[in-house]
Amino acid sequence: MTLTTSHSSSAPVTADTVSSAVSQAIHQHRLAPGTKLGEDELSDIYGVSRTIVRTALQSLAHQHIIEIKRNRGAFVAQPSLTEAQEVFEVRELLEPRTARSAAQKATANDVALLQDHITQEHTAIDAGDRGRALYLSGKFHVEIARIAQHQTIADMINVLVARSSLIIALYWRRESAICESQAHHALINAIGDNDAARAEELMQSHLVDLHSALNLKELPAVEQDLRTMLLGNQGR
Amino acid sequence: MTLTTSHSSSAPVTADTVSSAVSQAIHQHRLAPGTKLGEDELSDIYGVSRTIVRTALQSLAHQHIIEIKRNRGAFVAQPSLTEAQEVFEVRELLEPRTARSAAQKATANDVALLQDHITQEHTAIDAGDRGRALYLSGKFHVEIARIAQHQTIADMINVLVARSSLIIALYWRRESAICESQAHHALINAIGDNDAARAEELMQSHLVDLHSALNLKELPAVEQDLRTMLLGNQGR
DNA sequence: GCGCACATTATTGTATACAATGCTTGCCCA
DNA sequence: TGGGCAAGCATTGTATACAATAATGTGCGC
Repeated sequence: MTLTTSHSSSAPVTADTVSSAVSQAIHQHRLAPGTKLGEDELSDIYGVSRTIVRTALQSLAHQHIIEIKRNRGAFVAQPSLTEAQEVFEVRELLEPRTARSAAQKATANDVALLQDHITQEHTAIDAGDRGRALYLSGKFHVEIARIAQHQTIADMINVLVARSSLIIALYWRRESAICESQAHHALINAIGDNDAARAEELMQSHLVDLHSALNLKELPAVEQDLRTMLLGNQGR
Repeated sequence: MTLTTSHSSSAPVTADTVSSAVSQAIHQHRLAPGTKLGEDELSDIYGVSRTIVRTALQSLAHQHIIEIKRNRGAFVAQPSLTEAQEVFEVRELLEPRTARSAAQKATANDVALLQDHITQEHTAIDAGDRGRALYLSGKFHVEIARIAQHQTIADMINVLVARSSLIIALYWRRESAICESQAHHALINAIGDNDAARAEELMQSHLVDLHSALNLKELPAVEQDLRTMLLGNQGR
């Protein structure tokens, strides 16, 4: 729920600084869907004028991570059921082929980077930092697109992953366990072996798994609002 | 090359107004890749402050339609060879399936709308308004995504189509004829018949056709710059 | 005449002031 | 007591003023 200023360094605070800080906070579930992002509040936190903050917010709105309601302000997005379905459908269209391509192009160095990624993920889990683990597991997918050397898809997946994080915040089923790192591990192996077909298939089933771990049957908007109101940004 | 203010109506000019006006001008090849978009210039044209113009430009930059160089200004984007390849690869991943879905869901009314689209396209061609014809043929693809009732994909295709327009401006081969409307006509028929498999296949080959009508072998950035400089926005 | 340094100018980046909108609160009246 | 209306307040939208940067032009020295 807090927006840490994190690194103190003397680098000038740009719109991108603010934008990625907020994005990361949302991604890590430190900001719940529906939370109001006041402009004055943000400019205080980051020590810049509202001009910069507004630029950052517009950028996030373009990624569907927040929603800007005219004369009302910016709020962390609350993806609808339909939108949630759509996001995963698009991911299922883009990512398997991308994983295939990554498997074809991956170098030993790339694989090492992915391994490192998983390691960090485990570290975060052990430290009980569930938010950071979620963030890293998302970045894993972006990293694969980078290995596939496809900037356009990488950008798209970056956004889709962030949106997925919001979807998970809203629709994740309590019952379903987090068996993610297994799937990621299998993917690394396939990519390391340059086994394109297997990588594609694994990514496909991984996404289907994720998709089915969501409760996308109902949970109307009203109830969402009520819940966030009652639990005050940190429930769930 | 000119940015017409078009409709005079008394509606207030918002960032979206400016954004879509510029977007449409680019889409119609009235603004060539590389053209500088000065902030003062635009605020004069549309009678709003630079604040609004900047918001509009940021929006266009997010869509990769223009490029904002820090302290230098905004320029109509010049997609690289790699980017051009990537854009069409993504379209080939997204659009065939979307066409399939559209064929499954299309109503008689939808088909009529598509027909109307084609008619307008022909009218534009007959009137010699090549720019408008290009614009309409792009919107045709967006319309199919709308029929498929997939907002997320529709948004993506909208952007990809605009980027494609820039790619066409830079890489279109003089030799290749414009046999587009035939492909679109065939697609309408498949969709009207609710023939999902055929629609998917037709869209696939249509995109491959488009892709192969581009000269994506070479044509280095330097030459592009020089050319636009020397020919002043209307060559090619 | 050529090239480099410096002054000038034009344009973008940022902050702030003001306007407009919507929300809240408290009052009035039924 | 409860609903509705109005005034005040908080917040966002827009315009403008100022600062910083890059582009341009000028003059000097070689």
